[in-house]
Amino acid sequence: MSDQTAPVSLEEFNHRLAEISETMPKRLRQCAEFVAQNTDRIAVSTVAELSAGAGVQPSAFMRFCQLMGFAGFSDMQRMFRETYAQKWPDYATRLENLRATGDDSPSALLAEFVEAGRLSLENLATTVDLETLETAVNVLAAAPMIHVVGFRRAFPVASYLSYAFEKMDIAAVLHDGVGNLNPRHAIRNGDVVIAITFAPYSQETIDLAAYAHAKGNKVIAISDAPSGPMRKTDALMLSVSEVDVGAFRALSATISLAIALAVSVGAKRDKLENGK
Amino acid sequence: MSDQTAPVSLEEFNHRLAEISETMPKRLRQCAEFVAQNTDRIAVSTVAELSAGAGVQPSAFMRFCQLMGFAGFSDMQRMFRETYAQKWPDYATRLENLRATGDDSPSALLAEFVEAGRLSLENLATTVDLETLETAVNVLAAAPMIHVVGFRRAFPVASYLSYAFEKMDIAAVLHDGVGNLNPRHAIRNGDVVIAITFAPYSQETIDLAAYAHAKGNKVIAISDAPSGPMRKTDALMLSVSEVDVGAFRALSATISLAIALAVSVGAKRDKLENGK
DNA sequence: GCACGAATAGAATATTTATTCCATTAATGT
DNA sequence: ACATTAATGGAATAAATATTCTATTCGTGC
Repeated sequence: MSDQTAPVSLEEFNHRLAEISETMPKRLRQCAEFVAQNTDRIAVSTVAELSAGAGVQPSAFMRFCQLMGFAGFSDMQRMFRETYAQKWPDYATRLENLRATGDDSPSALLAEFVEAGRLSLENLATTVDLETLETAVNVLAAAPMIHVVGFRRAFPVASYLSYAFEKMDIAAVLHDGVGNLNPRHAIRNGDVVIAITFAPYSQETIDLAAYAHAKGNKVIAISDAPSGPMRKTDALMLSVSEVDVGAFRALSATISLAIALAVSVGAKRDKLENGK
Repeated sequence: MSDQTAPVSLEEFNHRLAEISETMPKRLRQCAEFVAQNTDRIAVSTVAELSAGAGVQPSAFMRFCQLMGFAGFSDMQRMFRETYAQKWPDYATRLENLRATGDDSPSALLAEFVEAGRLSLENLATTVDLETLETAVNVLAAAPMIHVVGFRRAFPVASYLSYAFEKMDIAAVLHDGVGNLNPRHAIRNGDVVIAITFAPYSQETIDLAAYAHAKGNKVIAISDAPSGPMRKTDALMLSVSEVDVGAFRALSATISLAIALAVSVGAKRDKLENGK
């Protein structure tokens, strides 16, 4: 059997995994991928659980372990159990450790952003206007084309929305301002605009929303306060408040809202099509 | 049998342990003491190992588990394994239920994304490699120019990083692929590349990273598994695993890591300048 | 010192979990 | 298209591990 010396550390393990996963047959590669993504579970799971997670038979997982250079699963698991102790502390403890390392050290900052993100998410869950969200989904599901606009801080959200729509084969355009071409005339009857902007609100976004509104198109706004300048465009307003860390925000809540919106639209469209 | 409700969290467990260990007979107290000191080993050890560690017979350890309110050792171990694994297995079944009941209402989906985001953030806090993060910050703080690249799902992260750098007056270029211009020759000596990519890894990102590496530039990778294709570029690897909701991810953890990285670099630069 | 109940050790058993084996299927080269 | 080899799935087997049971020991009150 391939008794290359078995990896004895996580680094060696990962290295070897990367090295050979290229040349593995299908099922074995499934194992490799699942393991790469769930390395932490190896220490506490059974072959049955892991192989199920990877979508293969236990025997396939077994062969994977051997290809990695171990005698079998137990042998591989032993390695992970030995290095387990360090990763053990739970979230609360770990966060404290991160914070304790000094004020503007990277880890302290990360801790802040993680905590801010969690708070923002909790806040989102309790404050979001479900009725508006539902309406927005219906409107978007019926739209022949969706236009997404958002600049500066809102741009990542806009681009992720566009990515999600594309992945679900939904017609959507990202108005990204490249070359200042401003293709506003691409907005046709019935199209819907998703405008994303936060204080200080960027003029281009407001302008596009206003333009669409004037033409009689529906506008959905994602913003940080229900009373922003989007008010005038009569938009369906989805407001999200993010917790700041200094001058920056982590966008966790906004992106979560956006992706939930997109996936809901996809689900709704499926339903409409199958219903016909 | 003593069927007090079994502890379901670490806090409850510790509480109960403190409560009853006073009144235990000798051997059982040995168990209690050993467990208090080695709580982290419970998830990855056998009764035989633990009882040997405590200096008692397996059957004694068994009785200890029952006194703690569990049905047996396996039952107790399950609790520890679950809290360690971040309840991710739990989460997978929950998603299946969601799909089974056909509940893809916007509010249910949003709730899922919020929950997934929270889990991802917690996971980030407990798994991030602080040493690598610190090194990455130092490398970036010293770079004359930072190149950021990331496509498709990684693009929102890349663009947010660029936004943050710009806001802090740090020289950075976003390689966004507009017009397929591919300005790889803008990478000069000493410049650093931040490459962001997730499975399925996009070739353009890998290529740019490889190009930079070949030229002798340092590469920092943000990816979803420590073994991806970036391994070959000798990159400083920051790996983040996000919890999926169906085929989508909320990016909460990745964006949080990215922004923490950017702000840390900004802080470090300030310090360097003022130090002069 | 004796009787009684609680506590314990150790072996016996039940259960779970890993591992191997082989028939079947897919891939590869001729 | 055929032969040959590699890969796979699933059931059978082996090993490890948890759990229970019982005889024995230990401690306590009388």
